[in-house]
Amino acid sequence: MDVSAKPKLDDVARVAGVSTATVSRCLNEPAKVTSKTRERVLSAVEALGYTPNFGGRALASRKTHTVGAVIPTMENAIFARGLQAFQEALAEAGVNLLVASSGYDAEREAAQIRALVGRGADGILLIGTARPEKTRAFLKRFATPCVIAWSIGGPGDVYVGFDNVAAARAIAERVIAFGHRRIAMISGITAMNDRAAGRIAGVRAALSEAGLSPEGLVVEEVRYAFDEAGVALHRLMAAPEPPTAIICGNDVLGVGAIVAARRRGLTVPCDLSITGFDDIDIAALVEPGLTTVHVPHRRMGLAAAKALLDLIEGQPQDRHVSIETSIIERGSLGPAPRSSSIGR
Amino acid sequence: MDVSAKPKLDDVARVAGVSTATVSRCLNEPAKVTSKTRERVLSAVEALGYTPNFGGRALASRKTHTVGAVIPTMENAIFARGLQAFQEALAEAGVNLLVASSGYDAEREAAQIRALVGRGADGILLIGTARPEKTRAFLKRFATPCVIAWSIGGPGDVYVGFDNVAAARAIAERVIAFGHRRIAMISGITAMNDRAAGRIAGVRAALSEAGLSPEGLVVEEVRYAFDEAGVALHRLMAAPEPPTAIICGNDVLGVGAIVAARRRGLTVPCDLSITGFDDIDIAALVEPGLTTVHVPHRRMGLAAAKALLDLIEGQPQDRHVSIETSIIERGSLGPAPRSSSIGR
DNA sequence: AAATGAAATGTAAGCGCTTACAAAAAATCC
DNA sequence: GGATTTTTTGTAAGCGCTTACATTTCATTT
Repeated sequence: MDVSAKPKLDDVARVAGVSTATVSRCLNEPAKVTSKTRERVLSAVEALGYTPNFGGRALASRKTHTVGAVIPTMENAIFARGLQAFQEALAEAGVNLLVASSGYDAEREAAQIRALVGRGADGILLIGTARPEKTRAFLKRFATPCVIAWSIGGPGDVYVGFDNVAAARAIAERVIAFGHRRIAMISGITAMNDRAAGRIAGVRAALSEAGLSPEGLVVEEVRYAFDEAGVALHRLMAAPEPPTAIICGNDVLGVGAIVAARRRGLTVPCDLSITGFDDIDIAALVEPGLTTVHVPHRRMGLAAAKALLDLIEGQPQDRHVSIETSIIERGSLGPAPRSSSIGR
Repeated sequence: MDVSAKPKLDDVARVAGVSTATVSRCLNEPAKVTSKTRERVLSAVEALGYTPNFGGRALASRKTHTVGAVIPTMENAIFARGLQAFQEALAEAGVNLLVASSGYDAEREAAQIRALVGRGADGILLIGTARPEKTRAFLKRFATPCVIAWSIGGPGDVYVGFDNVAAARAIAERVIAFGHRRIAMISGITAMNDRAAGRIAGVRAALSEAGLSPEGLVVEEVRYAFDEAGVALHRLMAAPEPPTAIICGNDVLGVGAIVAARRRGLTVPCDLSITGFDDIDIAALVEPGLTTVHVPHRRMGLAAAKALLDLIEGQPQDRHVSIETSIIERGSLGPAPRSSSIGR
């Protein structure tokens, strides 16, 4: 026997002295096989170091026990915690996870979805709702089970998310309550990102409600990166009437802004208040701690996994899961300074 | 035509009025097909929304255009940058990446490797060298192309890594040069982690070389998490003769230690010096900046991808790539305090 | 002990694709 | 123009596995 060749089902069958069907059953539905033959087969499997070939199995059974997730980016920790929980819950159910990233690009997202479907993903996790009709149509056409996370989806969608508008509005209200009137935003890029857009809308809504002009809100759109936040902060503070509070679209931007403010000689929150969104690890590590919106990413990831698995099984379920967020006060948000001459 | 069913190669062939072989060639080796028929085929593909079935393809071609990576953890950023680069380089070559995590557990690593091989991964990336003989044997037996990263492997291995011992020794020498004599370490858990073990060995070597007792080095082994570093720091500083410098096994521990020190009322580096390892994002964000070993993760990831792809193609290549590290001074390492009464 | 039914096992037909080989068509040469 | 080479396309045999169905085995009943 050629030891270097991968053993196949046939080989196992021959060694165990049974048919291929029996070996297959032994591996997939052990109950349908006598304990005696099962033993023989399993020891043959062990002896040969047999590992079933995924392609063959997928082809024959039309099941891959694999789901895919297309996330915008792996570059920072935004999606890490939620995805980790998602993966853990899937693993529990014996399902594998394939992760792909789109770079916030609609074409790439579509391509990745196609690839995942081609790989036979039994279901797919997508982030947010912003995608072209074409992509939606593709998903619908092949009836691919699909769960949307991180956002509240439409009535036709299955989603496990949170209300970005309401959460942003809540933290903006908090900022306003601290007496801030000149408020600016450092946001993620809103193209193909409904979360970023929703958070801006939420802040505008809070301003409007407080009798402040929502159009007056200066928004810097940048990539989610520490240094980009710094550049944006410098631009904002160079204005003739710089803001006294900056609401950041997420914690990467928030932490970047805090660091940049400090390097600019500003004291947070005395001179300038800064808030974030997500409550990832580093929000608690910077000095001062970042006041932010806590998103229970793990809970969301677990719920998303459950929803997707149920959907694949065709079981009845909650098609709409809304996750509550909360505000964590850490110190980067404080009262508006009396004099507003800073930065002039 | 049933629109809900996934179109197959046959369907495309029928619509385009050619044979299945032509369609297949069109997709895989477009050069071998007239531009005229290629056009016809591609428009049929487009019209049907055809996506090749991965299982079928893998089965027939015995190639999956997929490689796997088993990394110890996805929970923190340690492997993120390198893996991202690895993935990008693979994508360039049209190869997909499957990521699995082992949680620093030998059994889980072995299981993940088997799963990846079963899925037909054309090759595998592993982190470090610490694994049982059984796992090695499995890899060797099925001649799975395999590259080791993050460490210097054995002569029989193909690796793209750096010398953890030398790098740790270098930064320890730097610490000693600053006058520190009471030095402690907060290390990752060394079981199944040759990088962590190597870094301790490097520090011991530097101590020894400087005429200090390597056995005297107090090492706290903890998981790579911010708060674990804090707990370890408190334990270290509670000793009758607390260290004046703490060398941390990586930046997660280093940053955690800086934050914990600050919360303990210690000024870094005046009261206590702290160093890290890796040079990830947050090392530059904490106050003071973390003095650390810079590891060119991206370069390592790219080189690892190249090595693995070459290995899969069977091309001659560098089997041993050694990546140079350097020390980045940021401020968390300073001269040893004159009086050493701190913490007593 | 023969008849009956249930449980265990075997047989063989694909799953959707690639690819060696054969056949046909087009391009080149004398 | 026919012979030869080159390029393009088609035919058909698997790749390794699952599973419907057929067959065998074995326990149970009469």
